[in-house]
Amino acid sequence: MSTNDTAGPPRPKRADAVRNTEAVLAAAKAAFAELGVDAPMRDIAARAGVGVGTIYRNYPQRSDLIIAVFRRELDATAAEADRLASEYPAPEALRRWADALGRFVATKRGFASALHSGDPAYRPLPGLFLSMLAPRVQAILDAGAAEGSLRDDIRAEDLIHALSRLADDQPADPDRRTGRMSAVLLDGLLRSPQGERPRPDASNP
Amino acid sequence: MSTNDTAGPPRPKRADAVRNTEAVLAAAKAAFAELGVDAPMRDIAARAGVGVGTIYRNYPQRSDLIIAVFRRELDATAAEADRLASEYPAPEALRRWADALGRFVATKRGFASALHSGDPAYRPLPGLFLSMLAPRVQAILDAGAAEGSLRDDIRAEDLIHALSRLADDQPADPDRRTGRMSAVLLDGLLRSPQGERPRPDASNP
DNA sequence: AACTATACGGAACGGCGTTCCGTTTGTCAC
DNA sequence: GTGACAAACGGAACGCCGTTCCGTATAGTT
Repeated sequence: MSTNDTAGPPRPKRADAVRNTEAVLAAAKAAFAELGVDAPMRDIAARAGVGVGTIYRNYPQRSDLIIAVFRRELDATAAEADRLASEYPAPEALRRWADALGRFVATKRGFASALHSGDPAYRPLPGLFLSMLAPRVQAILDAGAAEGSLRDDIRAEDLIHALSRLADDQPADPDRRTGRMSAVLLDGLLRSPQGERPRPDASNP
Repeated sequence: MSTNDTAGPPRPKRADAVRNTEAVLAAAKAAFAELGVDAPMRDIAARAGVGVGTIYRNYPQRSDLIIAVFRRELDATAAEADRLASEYPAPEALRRWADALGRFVATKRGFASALHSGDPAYRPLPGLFLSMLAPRVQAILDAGAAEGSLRDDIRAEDLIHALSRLADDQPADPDRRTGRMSAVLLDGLLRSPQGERPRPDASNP
């Protein structure tokens, strides 16, 4: 190895640029954890010992920075879906995965709000989020539908949307109440063993 | 009637002040409908033909303005809970009320986001929202629990929180998908007629 | 050592919420 | 009608923010 071990034509990146990119990433991670994903750019820049211009050069969109910070954990959450799907029957796999998603969202203050905000600064987020998670979750849903343990009229995208909304709760959440509501939602997805969901009454004027 | 037909000591309000208060309310209603509850103050002021200072004098907190605009409809939604509770068995009453809440939230762009944002500008909102709705919904839940048709371990506050989160969806929502997820959540609240919720499997390593 | 593409920092711009105060105006006493 | 005063007004001003832009500094090369 001498000059360039990945691509051919373009110049290798400057050493200071690489250092700064890493510093920004670390600073953003800290700022996001402390202040949420809408932490002020100037704050992140100061933590990284860098001007704001430097952040924007490496991460032209705010969402690029968010994605860079969380990609690793997002990948893990996605992989978890596959792992659970192979180890548990669909309903239990889904329950456990919902827990994992809940933990992810709950520790990323403001992430879910950004996800659902519609704010143009966060536009690419929902698409990426769903594209990483939905296929794996859909597989669980399909398996459950095939064996009759889960209803078959709910799409993974909508379920993930709903779960991430329910999980995005304010600070400490002492009683794990958000987890409870996610569990209730998942109960609503179950089919009883007889193959029909319970509907004790059906008044309909 | 001559000087003052409501209270004794203080001066009656000036006529222009009354006019302006009404104009601001109407302008805010229009702006909220068009731009969401975070519509710029200057925009609202301009619509009302008024300076921003005038808005802040009548509504010192942004949340005061929001409450003033939506109070009537919020009252109606709360009253609807009582009406439905007296007309339908608990599960159906709950379903119908969730629909009503969904319609309320869906037509108030940004209202639910504000409700759950944690932003200090909206701090009083959640308390008021819950204090108006929770008691009536709790009555339905209690009735359902008493007759065994609903599970008894979910509090109205948490349910309302969850429903308002699920209902807050982006623009047109062509397929009524948010309504679907709310329905799934409510299904999860049901107890089957035998008095036990279905739990087809219970793997637990 | 000189050169140049690359990257840097932070001033500058526009938009926002909110505050503040000099000015206007409704109301009442006369 | 006229004057005076409290009430209310409007919008400039302040501080915070995201984002852009460009003169300056420098890593890497020759």
